[in-house]
This record gives sequence, C-alpha cells and structure tokens, in this order.
Amino acid sequence: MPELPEVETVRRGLAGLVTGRRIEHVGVLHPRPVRRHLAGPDDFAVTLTGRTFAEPARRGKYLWLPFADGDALLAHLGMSGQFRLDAPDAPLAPNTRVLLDLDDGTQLRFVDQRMFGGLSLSPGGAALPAEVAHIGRDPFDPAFDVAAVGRRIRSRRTGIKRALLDQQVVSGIGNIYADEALWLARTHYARGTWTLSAAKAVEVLTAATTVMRRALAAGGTSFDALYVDVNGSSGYFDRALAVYGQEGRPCPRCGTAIRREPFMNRSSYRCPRCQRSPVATARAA
DNA sequence: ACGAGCTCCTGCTTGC
DNA sequence: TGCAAGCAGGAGCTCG
Repeated sequence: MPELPEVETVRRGLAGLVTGRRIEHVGVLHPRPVRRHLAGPDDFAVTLTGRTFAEPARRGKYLWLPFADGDALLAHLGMSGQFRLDAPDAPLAPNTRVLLDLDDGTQLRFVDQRMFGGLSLSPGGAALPAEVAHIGRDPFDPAFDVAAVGRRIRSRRTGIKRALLDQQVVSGIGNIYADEALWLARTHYARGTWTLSAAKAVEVLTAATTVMRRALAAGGTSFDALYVDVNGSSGYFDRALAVYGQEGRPCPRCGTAIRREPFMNRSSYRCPRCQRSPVATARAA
C-alpha cells in the first residue's frame, strides 16, 4: 500500500524518466481511474496530448507531474496504483488502465488493480494543485512545523492513530507507518490526543518521520506485487517492520507476541506490553 | 467546525 | 469442489 515513502520512491523514478518528455498520444483503457476528470476520458486524452512534463512533485501521498505550461497531471496511487515505463510493444501488465506514449519512444503506463487511485488534469496546478491544497504538509516538507502539528493534535478530541491518519493534520502517513510509529513511540493507538504532553506528541510525529525515512532508504515497503517502483521492483522495508502484519511474532524490543486488533474497520498491530491500553481512551476510538 | 462511519473497487485467502 | 464471505485501505462524502 503506497504511503509517503512509496510515493516518493515513485516520484524519484519518474523524475529521471519523464522530465522534459512530450506526450504524443494518450489511451484510456478504463474510465474509472480518470473519473476525477469531469469532462470524460476522451477529453482527458485530447487535453493531455502535446504537453511536456517538468519535474514531478509530491505532497503526502499525492503526486503530480507539472507541465511546462503551468498545468499538471495529478495522480494518486490509492491502494494499488503503479506507474511503469515500458516499450510500447511490451505486453500489458494486468489491470493496466492508462497509456501515455512519450516522444522518446517509451510508454508511461498507469496500472491499478483496485482503482482507488487515479489521474486528472489540474489546471494551473504545477506548483500546488488545488485538489491537494487542503491537506497538511508531510514530515519531509522543509516547511513542516512539528511543534505546530503537535499542538494541533493535542487540541483534538480523538485517538492518536486517527489523528495520524488524518491527512489534513499531517499527510503521508497510512496504516502501516502509523502502526510502526506508535510502536516506536511506545504509544497505544487509542490514546486520547488531548492526554499527550507536548513532548509526547512531538515524539510520535518524530517516530513517524523516522520510520518513513528508513522505509524510503530501503526503497519502500512491499508485501506483494501491489507496490512496485517504475521499474517494477519491490522495496525491502517489509523485512524491517516491527509490528505491522506481524501478528503472533515477537516484539523486536521485548519479545511479547504482537497482537492484531480491529480498528476503524481495519487492523491495528501493537505490542501489548510496550503499548499498554491507555487510561484515557478516545470514545469509540 | 469537528469527529466518526460509510462507500468505492478487485483479487487473493479463508471457511463451510 | 464451489461458492460466498472476509480482508486489504485512501480519501471523498454524509451525517450528527
């Protein structure tokens, strides 16, 4: 599942491959991934053709490929989105949704099994697409203010994991890195945000930054074929996960068996010893 | 305004 | 064996 480190890995891959390239032809194989382009798939194809890519940018899990004319191709990988660069005559991977033929004879392909992600044209979005402006800065942003975000978290009446997953508070963190960060900071997912000290709030955010920086260095996390970089390679960070997906395995810190618990209709993984149930728990968290 | 829950999607895994 | 339910979950949306 692509979170910030995976999206940044993809961005870096695209930067070296599409920057300066002109789109010669666009093929939309499935309408859903371009659903946010309200004028429809045909218009999407026509309006992109002839444009030239500048260097790809990212905030949180959003990725966009600016055009030299000031617009941008906005992309979100959702749960299973991938960008692949292939020869036009290479066999299509399953679930290939959009094809962009580039002027150097390569073909940029958007592949997405579950189609939670998608592509759209963002008018004037080269610097920061309007569709992205509502989310908070991510921890890799030079202007990220950890103390200010910590204050905002403490002002809430919710559980810490919900706050970490709220992209308007801090972007880029998904279920995997939320669990890893909370383990690193020895904090239970349901701990009430208002009960955190200023230092603890910063500690949790710093932990999230740390685990994502490590994951980025490893080329991202992958459990299966759903996340790959532009060359089709998986990352290696799954070998370094302390708790996520590790139910029954020993906590790397104390050896206690990791527990999986239902949370937000999904799963949370924690060490029952390092991350004790909080005295103050957010209601329904 | 804020917090919480629902929904969209496909394909692999699990259970009867 | 076959079918259905369970599970994976980002983010826009609705509702209280």
